[in-house]
Amino acid sequence: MRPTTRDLAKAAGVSLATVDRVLNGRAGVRKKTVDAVNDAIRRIGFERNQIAATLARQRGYRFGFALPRSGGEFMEEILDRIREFDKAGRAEMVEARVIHLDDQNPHRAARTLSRLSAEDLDGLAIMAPETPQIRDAIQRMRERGIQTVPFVSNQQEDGFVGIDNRAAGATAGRLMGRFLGSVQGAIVALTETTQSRDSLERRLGFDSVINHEYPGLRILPTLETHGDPGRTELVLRNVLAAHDDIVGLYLMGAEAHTPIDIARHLQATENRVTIAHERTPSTEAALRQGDIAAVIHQDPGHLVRSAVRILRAKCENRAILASQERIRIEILIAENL
Amino acid sequence: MRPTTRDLAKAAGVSLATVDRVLNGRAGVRKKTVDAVNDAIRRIGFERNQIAATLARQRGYRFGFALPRSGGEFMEEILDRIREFDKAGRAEMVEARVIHLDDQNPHRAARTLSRLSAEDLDGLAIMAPETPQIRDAIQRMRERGIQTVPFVSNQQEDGFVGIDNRAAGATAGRLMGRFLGSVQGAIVALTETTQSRDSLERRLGFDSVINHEYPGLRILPTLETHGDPGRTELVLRNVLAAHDDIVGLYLMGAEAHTPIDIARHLQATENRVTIAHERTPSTEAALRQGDIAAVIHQDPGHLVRSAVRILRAKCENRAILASQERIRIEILIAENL
DNA sequence: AGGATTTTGAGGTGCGTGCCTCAGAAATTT
DNA sequence: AAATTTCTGAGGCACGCACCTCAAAATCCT
Repeated sequence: MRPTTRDLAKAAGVSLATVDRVLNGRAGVRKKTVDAVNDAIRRIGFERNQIAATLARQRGYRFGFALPRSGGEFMEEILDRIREFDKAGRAEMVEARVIHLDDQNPHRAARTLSRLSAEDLDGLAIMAPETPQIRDAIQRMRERGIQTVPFVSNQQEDGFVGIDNRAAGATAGRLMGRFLGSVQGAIVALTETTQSRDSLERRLGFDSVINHEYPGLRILPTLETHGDPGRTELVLRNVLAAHDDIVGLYLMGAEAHTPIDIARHLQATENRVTIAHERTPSTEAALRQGDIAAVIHQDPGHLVRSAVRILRAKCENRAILASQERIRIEILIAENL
Repeated sequence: MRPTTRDLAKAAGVSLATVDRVLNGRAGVRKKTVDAVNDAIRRIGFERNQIAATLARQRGYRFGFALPRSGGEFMEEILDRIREFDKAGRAEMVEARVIHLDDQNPHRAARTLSRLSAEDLDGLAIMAPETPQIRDAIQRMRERGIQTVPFVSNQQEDGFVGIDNRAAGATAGRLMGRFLGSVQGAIVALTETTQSRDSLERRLGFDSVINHEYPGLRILPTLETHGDPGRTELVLRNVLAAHDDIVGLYLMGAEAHTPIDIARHLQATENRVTIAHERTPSTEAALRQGDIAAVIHQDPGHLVRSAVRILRAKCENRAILASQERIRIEILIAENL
């Protein structure tokens, strides 16, 4: 039988009340006594029964995902997974909800965050740009006792939930190189905005592989769509007209829907190797039809569950299983969808 | 607040005792009453609080993994994940242990299974060949009230935990074709034994892609190693001597360690495309060194956790999140390790 | 209708922990 | 030494459910 708090109290030579005070970090216990309890914990191998603990706490866990209001297909996938998790989690007394942040106005986003209280939230996974206001708001949330973890969009902290975008870019680069084989020519790189750290890092990784290992390939300057179909069509038309040796397309942004549609319409993918990011209905269909060769993906379900596990571990002051929380850079082709 | 059994009793117009009888499938309740309770469950949206239930049950969950005693590096990975899970699961009152099966003697394996009692096991994930004895033993286990799920090695049931090996073979085939580009020639396919369903299916998938879409490539008859280094070296030497146009190697078995070592020693991988299965220390090192081009992988941690989730859902008579339980066919290259 | 049988209700206990109160003990200060 | 202040112990209630007992009610059979 596993040792209980009762056993622990006996082993430490203190009462249940004191054990409770130490375990839950309440004030008013002499250091000597705290040490004695911690000693006993190690000695008898006590481990708090989380099942009983959550039941007794009355209140399970309530986690939030702070996400930009506007999102494309990939964001929809994430939202679906959050809802799915919330539904399945109710039996285990964990809830997950979405908190929309204004992605145009960091100031308002920060205010939204600062309104969150520890009363109705135990932890928050945050996808937001790194402005000073937001950084401050997050810091204050922490001080209020809300656990946080950066989500998908890179905040370069450790404990970040998401893929290493540099490695993802390198993966795309390697596939591009191998798929092209001995073919030589130019590669178009397209993204929504070069301002985002994600795009930057992907491009860095992509470049490092292509430039070092495939001297017959050269990557053109990154084109920006700003999420606008008109502009996407314009820049694609221009680049196709300007270069007659384009052999590959690298769609770096998270929202490949529009670029794929337009590229197909312009017949830009024919006889070229196209690689995109994130599995969505659009990229999946394009893979099946052979319009694109591969998709670099991060599993949204895994992202969501991982974020929750990390937040929960923080709440319970536990360690996490690092191996389980490393988000894989997945390579998808038509055959392993 | 979520409805409790008390609310359910009131809504159904019965007592707590009857609610308990219905919820836990105990005998001695009229069909009419059972229906009334189930009706009320749907009406008020009752959902059993699993936290409280497991606590009250006293005994958490005890799951087992029935695995062959002899295993290579990939099996070691799985064992590590099981141990890891067991350690982390204790706080949630779930245990996981390994039950070794004699893989040479199905009769003894069946006996091992038949000795397991529902007293000390709630569910079992089984990796075993499909012999009549074992099939019977599994059937009897089920009748004794132990939940089961086929594990990794294909038992072609639904609810099977593992990848679709035909698709995995097709994935390998597509990568082989794309990586070779316009290169033409012969491909060596190597496995431990062609008797295993896994190998068969992988070969089928591999063939279907290569034969239909890469007419310049031809796949040689599958070579068998029987797990023996000497034999591996022999068949590899022979095939290399017999054909001067070998451009690719497909290592279909789960144990790529020996084949990779020997292929490297024979310089068989140089200027050829090699694809193997399962990430292990060996295949990982070979990827980094460029000896092999890609690894088709299934995540052992995911396999273990998925098996446990499925078994648990069966124990609790719940539905599972299918999306979460589909084991992905992962493609690994040096850049996304 | 009567007895035998099946079905239901009322109530209790316990799981391991969180959280609360209050009195008494121990350490510290005056 | 007395008066504070700081720690500690004993105890109880609660969480939502499983599991148990025993008697009462409903249904069945002859």
